[in-house]
Amino acid sequence: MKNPNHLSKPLVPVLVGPTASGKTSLSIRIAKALDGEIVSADSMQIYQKMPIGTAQPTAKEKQGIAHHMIGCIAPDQSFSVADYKEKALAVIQNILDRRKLPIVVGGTGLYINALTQKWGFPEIKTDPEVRKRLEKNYDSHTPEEMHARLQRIDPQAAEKIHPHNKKRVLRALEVYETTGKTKTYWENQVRQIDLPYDYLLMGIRMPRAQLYARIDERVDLMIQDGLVEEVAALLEEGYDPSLVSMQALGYKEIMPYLNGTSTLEEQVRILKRDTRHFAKRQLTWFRKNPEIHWFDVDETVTAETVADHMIKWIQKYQKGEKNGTECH
RNA sequence: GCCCAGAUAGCUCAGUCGGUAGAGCAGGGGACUGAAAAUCCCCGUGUCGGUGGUUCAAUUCCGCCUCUGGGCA
Repeated sequence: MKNPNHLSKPLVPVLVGPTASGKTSLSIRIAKALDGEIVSADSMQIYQKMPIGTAQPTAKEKQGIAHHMIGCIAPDQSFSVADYKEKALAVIQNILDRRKLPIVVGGTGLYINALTQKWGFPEIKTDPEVRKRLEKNYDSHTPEEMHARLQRIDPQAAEKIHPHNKKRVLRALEVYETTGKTKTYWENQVRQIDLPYDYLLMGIRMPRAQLYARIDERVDLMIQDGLVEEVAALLEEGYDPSLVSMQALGYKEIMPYLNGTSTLEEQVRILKRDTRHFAKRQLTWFRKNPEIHWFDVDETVTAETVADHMIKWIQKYQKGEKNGTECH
């Protein structure tokens, strides 16, 4: 055997797919069948007070299945992939210790990677002072000048980052300013952290037109369910529109309506469009991951059928594991 | 029925003083390690409504036809 330890690791199913592809209901079916608990991998469902816009599963939808990493951070609290990995790893371990099956479900590609790659996140505290200073600095220079500066410091990172990508350029500079080492250095440094589990990546795939129709439908439902009121309540509570949580789909789009600078109809149109664009970006992200096993869904296939396929697939690997079959 | 204005990319429209055309939006592809539902990059051939005529050459000028707006009856 290439890797004897590998055989003793528990198997964690990971379900991915674009927004509105039906991950939630599928995951709950799977959890019920396999005595599982859900670990969300979603950068926006993590926030509190935003259940409608981020499409958090309702108590009724959950059907008694335990869900984690949902609604646990205040909208004005800072949160990052590093925080996510740390917390999610602890949650997964806890579920395993209780002899239950953790099922990771989500659409945030970066978070999925954090849980399936050997990425480590060294102690690099985000210094708000440094970030503020760099941001000021950025605005008084051209993007090209700032990129040239990064080029001098960390040529490898500069090569990967487009000069106009302000966030990326600033982050790379920030890493150097706060630690004295480059971003590239850190990434090479912490690549070898082993995961305490094996994972099985499953993706939901459906015809683009169908996905887009589902997105439109879902946005209309969110409005019906009170998205506008949810956004208004957050603003009334004093949450600043510039907060990361407020950049979520549904919030930044509804605000112009609440300000009176646009109509609801127009903002709903924009929200649908932005959500389609987002789904496309998610697809790009997942498509390049060769480890994902895709399950095709269309109008003729029921959720029950797909869930059954996935459950069988997981069981096959659980058995296979005992026989030493290779999986991730 | 008459008059006027349109008819060009999926949509809204620009344009060619006659040499077969381009923006926005929509859409598509891609990047991604501490803000990731964010941020950023790339991609525009379509009987220029139909048909006759003028011309070396018509989507562009002229005639007729069809359709769509608006006006007058």
